[in-house]
Amino acid sequence: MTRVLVIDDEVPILRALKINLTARKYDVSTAADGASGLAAMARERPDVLILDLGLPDMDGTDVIRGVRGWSSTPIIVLSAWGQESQKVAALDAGADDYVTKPFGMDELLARLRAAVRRASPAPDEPVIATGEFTVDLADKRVTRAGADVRLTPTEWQLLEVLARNADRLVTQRQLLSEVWGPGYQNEANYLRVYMASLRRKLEPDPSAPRYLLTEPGMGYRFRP
Amino acid sequence: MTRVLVIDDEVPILRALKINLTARKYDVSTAADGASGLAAMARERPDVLILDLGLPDMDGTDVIRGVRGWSSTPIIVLSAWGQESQKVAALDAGADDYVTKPFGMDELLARLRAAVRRASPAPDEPVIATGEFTVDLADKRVTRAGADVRLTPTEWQLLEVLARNADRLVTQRQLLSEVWGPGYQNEANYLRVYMASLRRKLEPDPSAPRYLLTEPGMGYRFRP
DNA sequence: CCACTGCGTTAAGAACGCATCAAGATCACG
DNA sequence: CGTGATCTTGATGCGTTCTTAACGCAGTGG
Repeated sequence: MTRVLVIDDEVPILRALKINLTARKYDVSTAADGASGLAAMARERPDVLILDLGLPDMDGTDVIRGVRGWSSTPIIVLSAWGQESQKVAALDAGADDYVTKPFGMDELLARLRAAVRRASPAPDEPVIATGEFTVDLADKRVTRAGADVRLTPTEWQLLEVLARNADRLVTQRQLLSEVWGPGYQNEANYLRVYMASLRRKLEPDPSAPRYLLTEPGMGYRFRP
Repeated sequence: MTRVLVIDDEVPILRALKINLTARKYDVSTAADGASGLAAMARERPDVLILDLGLPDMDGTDVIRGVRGWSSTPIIVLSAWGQESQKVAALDAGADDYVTKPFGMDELLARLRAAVRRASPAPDEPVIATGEFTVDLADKRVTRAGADVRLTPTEWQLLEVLARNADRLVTQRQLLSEVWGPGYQNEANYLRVYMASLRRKLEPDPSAPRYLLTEPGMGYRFRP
């Protein structure tokens, strides 16, 4: 399901968007100001961002630049009628499109479809390499000794979270919540089962892991 | 120098665009109706097309479709104020952007820059070849053993998405969303039916696919 | 020295995903 | 308006993956 993040401080617009987009099978989350919007972008990695330029705490173009610094997620800007220069600045800051308020829902939906369609050739994501194997986030592919390693979906999700946080300690709660969902934070068993499976497929000596490390009592760490 | 083709039947607009764009170092050519516009597209292969929807001889969306049939050149549409449904139709037909008349030249220039920038990441439309068949993205044609393979529209769309992401895992969500639309992301059945059909037409041994691979639980991958 | 806790390992049934087939609905075309 | 192609939808069988529970082991603290 396509995930959309809406950053807007006007409650009626937020509600209207949420209702209409949800009805069209989009997965909608919201933020009411620029700061929490940027945080939500990093946390949720939506497929599209809909951004109102008139935010209380930040200039809209700064939000765009904040996002463009690390992500090429399509951005559709909402702006009040007549603010020509603002729109131009937004587009030049890296926005993909804009819609003038008041806008028709059909138009927004069409632009949304167009933005998602254009973005589909996925942006570049890094390849993380260890002495034993490599993890290609974009291709969703793991290679070891020249050959692809077959991972099950759950195995891959787990490895992906660890790889995206390479060298950082990832807590059990975070892993469980990101791979299985927020309701599974006590099922530490799952982690053991799947870490064992990953080690069996990736570590030279699964019983003495060199790359997928356990931090007792805390969580796990991926050391490339 | 960026080449722009303007298709518009209103002389004042045509003149204004020509002057302004030329001053900005664009290489501008013009056409006054849909038919000669399509001819000019094929002949001159501009980098961007600016298209007025209100042409005397053809419906604007038909012009767009005529172009999209063989080219992914960015299209910016000009339309009169208030013609919501027309804009939506234009965007869905494959237009990249639109500007409402009367428009400010600054705005048009910003959208022009944005369109060119988006397109610049090499819209390479190569011919992708495997040991068994070749896929020509530009001609929308698949050849196997020297002969054209007849694909239905849906089959082609599916193959095209996979081919554009060659070697990359494409998730079911992405495939469903790009081929059938954002509302179909749970209809994984469609994928199975059409992948089976593609394999029947393209794979030497459809039950042991070599090029159209299944990644269980995740999606599909096209390996040229 | 012994219970307790957290981690790794294994195994088995349940649940799920995929391929395939077939038939009804719908569309495009003459 | 009829016909053939294409798309949608449901059902079936099979293999894989997930979930769950049990057990062993090491470290820790009583």
